[in-house]
Amino acid sequence: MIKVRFAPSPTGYLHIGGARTALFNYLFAKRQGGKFVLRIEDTDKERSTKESEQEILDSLKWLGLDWDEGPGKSADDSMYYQTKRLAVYHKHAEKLIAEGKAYKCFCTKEELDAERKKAEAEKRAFKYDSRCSLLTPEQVKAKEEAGMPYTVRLKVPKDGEVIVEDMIRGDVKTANSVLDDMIILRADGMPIYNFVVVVDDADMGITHVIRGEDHLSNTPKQIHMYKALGYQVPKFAHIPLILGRDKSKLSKRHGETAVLNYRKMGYLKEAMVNYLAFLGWSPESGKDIMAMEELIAEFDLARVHKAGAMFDDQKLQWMNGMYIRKKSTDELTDMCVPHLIAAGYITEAEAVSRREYLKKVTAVQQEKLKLINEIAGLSSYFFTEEAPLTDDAKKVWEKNAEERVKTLEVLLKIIEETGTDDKAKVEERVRLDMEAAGIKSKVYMHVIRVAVSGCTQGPGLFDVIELVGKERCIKRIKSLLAGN
RNA sequence: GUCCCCAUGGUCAAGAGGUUAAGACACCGCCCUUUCACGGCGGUAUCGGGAGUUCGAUUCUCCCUGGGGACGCCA
Repeated sequence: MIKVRFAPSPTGYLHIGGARTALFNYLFAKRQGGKFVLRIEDTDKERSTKESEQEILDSLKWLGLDWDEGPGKSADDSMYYQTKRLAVYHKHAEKLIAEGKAYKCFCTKEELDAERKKAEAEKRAFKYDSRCSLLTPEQVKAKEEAGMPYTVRLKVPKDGEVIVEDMIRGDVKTANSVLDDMIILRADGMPIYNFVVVVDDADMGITHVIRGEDHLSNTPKQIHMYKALGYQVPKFAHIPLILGRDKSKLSKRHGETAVLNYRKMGYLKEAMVNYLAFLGWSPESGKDIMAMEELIAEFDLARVHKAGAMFDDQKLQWMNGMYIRKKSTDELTDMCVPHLIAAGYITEAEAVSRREYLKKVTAVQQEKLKLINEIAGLSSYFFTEEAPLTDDAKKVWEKNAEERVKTLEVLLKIIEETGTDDKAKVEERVRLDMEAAGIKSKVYMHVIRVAVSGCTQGPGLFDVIELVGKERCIKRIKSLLAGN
């Protein structure tokens, strides 16, 4: 049984890169009929928070990346929180010490920091010299009895090499001589990532470790860990990093990286998933718009790229527009309403009482939207009494100085007589009467649009007239005529 | 600095020794159209450099260059 996991540390929100890693794990698991596990790596007690954890869970749920095992999936969650498994790690550490595969190190943080600094100044790589592994049992005992704090380090071979067999990168060889004896237990007894990740992955029966390329250089150490513990080494797949505009690892300084904020900005989860899947992977079919089900059906680690991929929100926006167009009017209205409320155009109560009207507005704007939150800006004149002319609209108004008064007079008469509810009828009369008045369509269409909406662009003109309504149309036309 | 990874248009990318080097986004035209958007058609633009291997390299090897990542008692 294939089993993969996503193992975030709850020290912040779920960012784009993490979401993409989770997605690849999810797609691989589903494609292979395996299981997707969520594990919370909270051994950094300084920075871990419950709020971060909740945000990560919410983010994954929003994207539809539900886990088969993990928090909330069984009566006993303790397996999926590392701080709840401390006893397990200690037992493993003790066993390693007893077997002579690990040892207690009494070097202090200060000593090591000083050495690291010195090495840096001398422009050479710092590597712990394993001196505490040379301590005799008596010396260790004496130091312990003296109450000296210690960390526990894993003994790593000094010669030979480790090979990471990576499903994406092939065999990656590392000389053991560049590795040092890594700390597995801190002085306060808390275990270190490189240790717990191995213990947990082994205990959970993780078969494939799919993670960002930034972990590739940790992998040789982890392989030594697996071997020391007597575990089978899983398969690894290191996926390329997501890059910012300057080609460095995507981070806050490149802009918004919190997944949940993309929802706030008006992105659809379908677009997010689709776009993220295409960062570092492409389907053999060559399709570009793919729903989750299709992604699962086609996902293949062998087709994952090696090079990092730049995050480009232009394409994401295009995709978002495509998915917005696929939404039903009801669903889209649900998504637009909060933005209209936030803009102050409607109240919570009106969101319900004026539902039909809101659906009509949404329907006529559907094909224009790239982001949900654009709904307010594009629809302002449907919710305000006045519709002052934009700069572009003023130009149109001025450009048609000859015909504008006549146009509006004809329009006013039509609306006063037929109202605005029957848009087909309004359109028919506008065409007939304008022609009779000798005004060309290029002219009256633009003038009318500017008059009733204040804008030069928007939905179909007769849709706009219908939704603005008789009363406001007349008011806006008269006000323009008066100002002229 | 040391180790590791990577290298096709502006971006995402297809490509597996012989191709007119796909496609998508973006951009520019044209068409459709009352505007915008959608859609359609067309266009601009890519194999980092140098050695090999080969009849033939974008594709294989090496070097260089460039970019990135990792070097914590963070994860």
